[in-house]
Amino acid sequence: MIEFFPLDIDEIFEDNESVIRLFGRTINGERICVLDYNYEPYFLFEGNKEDVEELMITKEDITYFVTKIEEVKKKYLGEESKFWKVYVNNSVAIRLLAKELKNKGGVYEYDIDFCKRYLVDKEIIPSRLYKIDGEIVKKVEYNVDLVVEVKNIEQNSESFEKERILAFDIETMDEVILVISFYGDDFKKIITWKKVKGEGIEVVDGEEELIRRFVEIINEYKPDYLVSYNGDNFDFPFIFERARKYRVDLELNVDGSNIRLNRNKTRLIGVLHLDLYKFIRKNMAVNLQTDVLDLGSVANEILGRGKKEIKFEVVFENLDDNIGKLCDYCLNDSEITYMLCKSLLVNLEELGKLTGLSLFDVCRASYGNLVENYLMKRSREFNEIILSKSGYRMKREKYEGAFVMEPKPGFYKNLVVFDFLSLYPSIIVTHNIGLGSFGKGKKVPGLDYRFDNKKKDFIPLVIEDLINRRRRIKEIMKNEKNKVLDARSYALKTVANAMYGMFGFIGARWYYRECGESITAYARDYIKKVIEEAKKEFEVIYGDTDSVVCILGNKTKDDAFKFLEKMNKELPELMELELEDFYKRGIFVSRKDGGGAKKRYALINEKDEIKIRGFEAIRRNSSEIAKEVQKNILKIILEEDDFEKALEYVKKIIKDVQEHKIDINKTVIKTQITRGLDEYSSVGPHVAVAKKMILNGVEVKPGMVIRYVINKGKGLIREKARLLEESEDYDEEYYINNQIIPVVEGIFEVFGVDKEKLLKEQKKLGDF
DNA sequence: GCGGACTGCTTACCT
DNA sequence: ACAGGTAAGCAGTCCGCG
Repeated sequence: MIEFFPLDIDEIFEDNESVIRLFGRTINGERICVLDYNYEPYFLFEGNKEDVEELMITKEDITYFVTKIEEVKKKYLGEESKFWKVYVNNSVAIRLLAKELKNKGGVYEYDIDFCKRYLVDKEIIPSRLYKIDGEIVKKVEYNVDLVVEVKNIEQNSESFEKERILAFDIETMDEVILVISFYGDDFKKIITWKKVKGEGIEVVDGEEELIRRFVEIINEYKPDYLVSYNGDNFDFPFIFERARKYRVDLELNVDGSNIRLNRNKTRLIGVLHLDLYKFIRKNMAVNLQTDVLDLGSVANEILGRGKKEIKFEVVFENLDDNIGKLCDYCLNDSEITYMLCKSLLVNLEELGKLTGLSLFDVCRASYGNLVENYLMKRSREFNEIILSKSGYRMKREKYEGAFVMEPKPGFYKNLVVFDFLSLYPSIIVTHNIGLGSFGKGKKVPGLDYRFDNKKKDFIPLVIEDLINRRRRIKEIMKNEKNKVLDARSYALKTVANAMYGMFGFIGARWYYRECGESITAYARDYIKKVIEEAKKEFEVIYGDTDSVVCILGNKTKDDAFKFLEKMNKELPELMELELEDFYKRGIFVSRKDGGGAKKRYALINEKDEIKIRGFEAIRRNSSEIAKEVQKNILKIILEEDDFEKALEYVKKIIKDVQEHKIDINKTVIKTQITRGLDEYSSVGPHVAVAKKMILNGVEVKPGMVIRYVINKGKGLIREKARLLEESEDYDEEYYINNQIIPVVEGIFEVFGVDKEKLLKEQKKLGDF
């Protein structure tokens, strides 16, 4: 008997049969590969047995056929009935044979990745401990300590903790790799082929040798996790390209084979390549302050420490003298990546344990992947059929979303904000919104849909479980903070919150527009009711989706708590309104075209913390100078309640802009390119600049942020837009009239300083 | 051919 | 490729004027 932690899984074919391989580490720290020859591929069929029995296809000399048929009872959307479990000779046969049966009855569970299928059926969660019985076999080509042919696999509960981590980074110039560095547990390494003296720097003969060493070091170190920052799209494709030039084999797979380059992910068999940039971008970014996701900014925010910066132009100009600096820089990047991994690992692990995905997949999983995998995993215990993906062929239908109350513009004092705790998940559970309960039962407010609340449906039950688990964790954490529990709570929240979006996402297995539509209908109903009730006590200023902003007026804080208590008594058990905070002051502004502006306000609480929403001050595509001015006037107004001081401040800044005293860096406007440049039907300034960059031989890809300055000149704005590096001076009129005035006028308007008054001020200053 | 009013595209935000 | 709701800047277009 062996105890081991499976970390990675794949499938190989031996004699045309599917074999599952699990890679991981034993409890004693040995690297292990577990082979399972006994797992049989299958799909489900509802129809005549005769239609299945003789099923067979031959394609390119390979025959695909049925090996066995069993009758099973399964639930389809909560209704139990009989299905044929059709076993086939290998995993490729699943789709091929299922397709043949499509017009003869119902086919199910034919589009599930074979490895995922295995993990679900065997109830294996990567990184947990398992006991196995089996025979040790020899596989010389495998870079592992032992290979076992498994007979029986059984769950234990412990989690993998002694992971071996190795982070790496490369530095390149003119399409050549100069330096590679590694940082691991008590391990540091810098390799370069440039002549350099320095402690711990290994100098090799050339780039080819550098790549060979890269492979050797990883294979010697035997990491469980090989960590990069954007390795999928930069480091690995680069290394791959250079290795091809020298015909160097990248034998990094644990089974001795070469790694294959995939278009957008690099997978090493048996070693988990964790691309932290992917994880940050797809998962963590929404919770970060920074909107730039480069290693430095992210490390700064998450680790509280920045990274070393160097001037590449200077280094590259005189490489021989500066190669030492580049080596240092490279190692520092690996170190930061390693530290980042240490810090994020608990989140990756908790998401992995919850959803059953390997950390390789967790790193790259969208919210949709996470929630869907979680449902696939849970479907087994409910004996529910895993629905198939079909949505991509359907047309997406939009439906009505949240309610947003138009605010009354003004400057207010003594505010209180209430909001619902996990509104959408709690609605799903309370009103049993699922695919199996749809049809008859209680009517959805404002819609002609009904959901039966008698028998709890699969998805509501699963979410209820998520909510309850999270509540218990929060309860425990009231007494003591705990990193693991915190990450678990994050994972539970992330999956629960993504469930609503999944109902409306056409590509999801459990896509069901009516469910999404009903959730938002209930949400509108609830928030409107709270607003109505609140109006009886306070003046309600604003509301968005699940929150309500009120003026306390002549009421006390105690009254606010009493109102909260009263509401929670009336609300269904799982639904809960919370008192988010009290605010000393707050400002709500008008829209440019009249009426109150939704999703744009600023509040200050009693700890003097300012909360700005929607304003240019927090938008990327405004210039720093405009953002700074807006932030500062909001600060003066909210903290000191002194709009005249704010006005004086703006006048001073406008004067500075007029006199070109502003640092040109603060006039940069950053706008993202979101598609191929010829796909734009409207050419804005950022697109015009990007087009010029292409002409200069710079590669522009979707996702890239263009940084430009508006220069003096004639014509359209895009004709005056230039890259920062190509700008000598800014157009003061543009920055005053199009950047500064627009972001402050709405705020001053609240204090009765109208646009004309502001423009007059500006003219006077212009004359000056 | 020109300028103002309006429309639609685009980005980046809010919940 | 989880959802819908929203503000605002700029380009593009339409229309009247003469």
